[in-house]
Amino acid sequence: MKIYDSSARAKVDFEPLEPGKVRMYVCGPTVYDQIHIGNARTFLAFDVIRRWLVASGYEVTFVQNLTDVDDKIIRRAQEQGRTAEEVAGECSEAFIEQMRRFNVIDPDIRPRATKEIGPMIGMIKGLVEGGHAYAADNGDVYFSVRSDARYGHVSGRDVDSLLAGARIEAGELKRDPLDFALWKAAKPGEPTWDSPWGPGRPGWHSECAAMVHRYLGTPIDIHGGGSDLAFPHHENEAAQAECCWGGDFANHWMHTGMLLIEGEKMSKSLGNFFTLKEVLDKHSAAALRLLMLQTHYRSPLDFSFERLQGAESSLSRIATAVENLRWAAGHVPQGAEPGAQLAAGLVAATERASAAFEEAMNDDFNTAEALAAYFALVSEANQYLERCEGAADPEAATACAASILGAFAILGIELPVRQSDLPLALVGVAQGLVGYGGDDVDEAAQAILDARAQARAAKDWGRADAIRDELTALGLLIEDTAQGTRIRRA
RNA sequence: GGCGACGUCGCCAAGUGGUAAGGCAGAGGCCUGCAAAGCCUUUACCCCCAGUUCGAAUCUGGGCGUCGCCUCCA
Repeated sequence: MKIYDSSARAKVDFEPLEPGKVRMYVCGPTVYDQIHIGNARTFLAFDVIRRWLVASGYEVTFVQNLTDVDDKIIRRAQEQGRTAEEVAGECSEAFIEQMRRFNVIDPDIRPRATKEIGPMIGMIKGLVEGGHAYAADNGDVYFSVRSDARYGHVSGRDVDSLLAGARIEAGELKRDPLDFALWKAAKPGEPTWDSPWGPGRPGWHSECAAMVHRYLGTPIDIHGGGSDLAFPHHENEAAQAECCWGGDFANHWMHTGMLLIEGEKMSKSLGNFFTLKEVLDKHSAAALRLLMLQTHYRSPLDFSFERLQGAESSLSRIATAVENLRWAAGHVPQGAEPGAQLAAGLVAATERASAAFEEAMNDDFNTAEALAAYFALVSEANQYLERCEGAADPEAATACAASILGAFAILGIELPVRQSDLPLALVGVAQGLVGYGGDDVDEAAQAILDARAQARAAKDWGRADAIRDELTALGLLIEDTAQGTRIRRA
């Protein structure tokens, strides 16, 4: 398996530090609002990466934090006249709910920054004692970037070139413009915790470093996040961890491309965002996942509702193919002899798709190419159903359908395969339509189909269509296929 | 200004040396009583220029354009 290590700026062979086990950490959201679909894109990418690692036989420990203390939360709370704790708690629950709706698997451990203050203080203390950090007169504690010879290796920057953009904000007491806050002295109205430097709260970069160390131990195999976190967040996390505990912080860094709206980065500060909730209120999680996974995770992804609609169409096509395969497998006409050569072709196509899928996923999680392999299989399956003239090989068709479902399941995409069971209301319709007297749904369906078949045989198209219209009103379709007529959910 | 990425069919997008996957949309046709589902056909000199090479979308140089990071951001 190859992965792209954004710190090494190259695809590398992935070997876990401990054979068979993968420890990964992905920076979670700052909980001050609903997350937007840009955030969701990153979490989706790592969800799929995790699923593939698991499918490949690795034992994965996945940790994702919740940043529940931060300037933005405090500001939002003040705006709404509530406590920061209330805002963070509510947004945390909303985040978890939306991620589950998006079919993202819960992390194994989801630490909250506010519950990890002790370990953070411990780490900062270690840095101060080691000469990598210093307390200012106002109670702030800063990390001394110049004390870290490796600073810059995560994001590929050179310390001197960073100077141009660095500055000291009013009220900060840094010795060097490059330094960053590990601990922020308390200001009025803010949540605070006691520390050796007085009351205050941790800086963002310190939270993740401490949580990674506590729950996974350093170095970890994979540290992930959006590409906008590479600098300064990840750089600063790594600097602290490496100066505090020595060695590497993360063996590999992985960064996702940004989600764009009309060519521009979606972000709350630009105001051009859609929340995950509002998108999932209108579209399926499967469609949004498909849309996103049709672009490689490292590339920028241009989002639009037109594309999302297109993804819905794609899903429907694939789901229909699965339904058709299953239907054909279960409805081979009496005495029909499935063509062995055609069936062998379908089996071979299924194996080809499966192998291509695996190869693409192993090449830095190339979901776009992996999906293409299965779109190709759908096309071959449809051709098979066309050519087998009603006599499908049940085994080959079933295996093909299972392979398609399985591949999409690995990507966390639940295909909208319509249920084959028919609604009870069919009995009532049969009573009204053909005077059916029993109470069995399948019998009722058969009675309706028989009546329609009679009407069609008599070329009474009006009656045949009236019967179909009755079922359409129930959300059912009558379709005439090579294997016969069927009723299914629309 | 510094660093990085990208520019492939109407839209999206894979493909990093051997004459261009796939999805969506459009057009025509087939099947069908009509539908539905599906099948077939159909549109790419891979931003421009120059170079390396037997051969480049893929490598090198230049140009034009777009985006990201450098400040909170997934």
